[in-house]
Amino acid sequence: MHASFHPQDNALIRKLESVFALTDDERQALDDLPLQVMDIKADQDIVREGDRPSRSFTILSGFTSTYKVTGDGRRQIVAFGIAGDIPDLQSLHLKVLDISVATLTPCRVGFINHEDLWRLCMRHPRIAAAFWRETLIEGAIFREWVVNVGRRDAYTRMAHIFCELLVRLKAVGLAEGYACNLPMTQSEFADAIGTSTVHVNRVIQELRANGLIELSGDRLNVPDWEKLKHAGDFDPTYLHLENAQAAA
Amino acid sequence: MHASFHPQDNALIRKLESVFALTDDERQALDDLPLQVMDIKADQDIVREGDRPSRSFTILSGFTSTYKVTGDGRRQIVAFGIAGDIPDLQSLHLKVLDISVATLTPCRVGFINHEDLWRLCMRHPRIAAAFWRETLIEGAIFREWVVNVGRRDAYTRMAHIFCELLVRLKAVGLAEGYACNLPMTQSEFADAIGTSTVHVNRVIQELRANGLIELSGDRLNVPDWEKLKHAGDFDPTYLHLENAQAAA
DNA sequence: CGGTCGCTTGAATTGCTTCAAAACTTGTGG
DNA sequence: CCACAAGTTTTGAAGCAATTCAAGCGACCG
Repeated sequence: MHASFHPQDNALIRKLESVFALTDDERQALDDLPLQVMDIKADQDIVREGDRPSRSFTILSGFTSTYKVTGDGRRQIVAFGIAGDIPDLQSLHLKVLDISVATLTPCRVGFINHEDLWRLCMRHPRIAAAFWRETLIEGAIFREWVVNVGRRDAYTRMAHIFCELLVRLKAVGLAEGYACNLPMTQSEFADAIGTSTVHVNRVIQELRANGLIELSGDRLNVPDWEKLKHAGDFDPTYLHLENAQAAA
Repeated sequence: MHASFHPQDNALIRKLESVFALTDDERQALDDLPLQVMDIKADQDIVREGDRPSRSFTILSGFTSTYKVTGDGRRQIVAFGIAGDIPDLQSLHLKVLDISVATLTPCRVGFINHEDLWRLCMRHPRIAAAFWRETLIEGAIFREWVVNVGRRDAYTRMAHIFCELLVRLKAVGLAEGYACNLPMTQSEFADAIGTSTVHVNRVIQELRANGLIELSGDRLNVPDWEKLKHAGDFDPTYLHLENAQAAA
C-alpha cells in the first residue's frame, strides 16, 4: 500500500456512505480491504480488452476513459470514469474484459483482489448490493449514451455530455456550483459522442456562442444550467442519484 | 398463476442451468419462486419509463424491445429481449425505471415480486451472483451498441445486429443452424441502429444482394456466417457466453 | 527554440435523412 | 371469400448534417 494513503481518502467509501449509512462493521470491513495504491501517468492503459484480470480497481483521483476499438481502428469511448468509480468491476463476474480503460489524466488508483472483493460481498450483503447497484447505474448510463449517439444531433449530444459530467462530478463533490474541471481533449469528446474532432470543435464553439458554456483549458463553467439542460435534452433520472438536489 | 404453465417451461431457469450446475436446493427454490404468468399481445408497453415497479418480469416466450424516447419524440431501442431475459431486473435496485419495455410479438411473461427475488438472492448467493452477472452482460451489450451506433456505418451496424441476435438466440436454443425467427420490422431495426427506416431498407437489400443474409417475413437465414461476421465487425466476446461454440 | 499536441478554420465530399408516393402484405368484417 | 383498411416494404429525388482533407495557429515542454 502507498505510504501516504489513508482510508478516508477513498472516494469509493465516501460514495457508498452517501448511498446508505454504513454500520461500524461494514465501515471497518471497507477500511480493512487490502488496496494496492498506484499512481499512473496520463494516457496509459490500466486494463485492456481481452485481459483476464484477477483484480479490479477503483479511481482514487483523476479521470479515465473506457473504450473499445472497431475492426478498422476507430475508437469509441463508452464511459468516463471519475473518483469513486470502479470501471472494471464487471470483471468480478465476467472473466474476459470486453473493454479497455485508460487514464485521461494522471490517476491514483486502488487495485482490489477479486478474492478480497468476494469475501467482502459474502460477509456484507448490503455492500454487495451497493456494488451491484453501481454496475446497474453504469448500465443505465450506457443506455443513455446509446440514445445520445443514436438519436440526437451533435450539438445536443455535446450539451448532454457536459450535463452528465457536471452532475456526476457534483455528486462526488468535484464541482463548485456549476463549474468543474474537465480534462478531456476535443478529440476524446469526439470519440465519446461518435463524431469527428473537427465537428466537436464547431459544436463547442456554437455552445459557447449561445452562452451555454464557458470552456477554456480544463475548466467548464455553466452560466445557465436550465438552458444547457434543455439544449442537451438532459433528464438526470437515469443517473439514479439519491440526493436529488445534486441533479437539480 | 396461469393454469397451463409448468416450471420446466421457464426459459430463465434453463438459462441459469446452462451457466452452472444448480444444486437441488437452488433448483427447488427457483421452481418454488412465485411467478405471475401473463400473456400480452404485440406492441404493448409492459413497463414504462418513470414507473416504480414492485416486481420484475422474465420473458417466457416472445420478443421485447427496451427503448427510450428523446425530448423531440425520436425513439431509440437500446435492447431486444428474448426468452430467458429479465429486461427490468435493474428495478430490483433502482427505484425509478429509466426505460420502457414493449412487446414486439405476443409474449408470455412471468412477473416476480421484488420481495421474493430478494429472499431468493439472500438465501442463494450463487443465484444472486448469476443475476448480477446477467445484468453485467446486459451492460456489455449496451457498450457494444454504443460502439455500433457511434463508430460503424449503417451497413456494418445492421450486419452486427443480425449477428448478435442470431448468436443470442442460438444460445437459448431458438435458432436452427444459422437460421432464426426475427419478428422486428424494418422501422424497429431503424430505431435500434439509430438510422431512418428508409435507410435500413436500402442496407438490408445491399446485405441481401451481397449474399450475406436471406430475410423474408420473420425469417432470417445466414448462408455464410463468416462473411456476415466480418461484414458486421462482430466479435462475440462481449456476450460472455459460457459454451463458446454457441458463439462460433 | 524547435517539436509535438491540441484547437481552429475553410472547402469539397458523402452517407444518410426527409419527403413523397407506389407496391406489397396482412388482418378484418361484410 | 372477397374487399378494404392499415401497416410494412420498396423506390426515387432533393437536401443537409457531418466527414474528410488540408492547412494555419497557439500553447506547452524538453
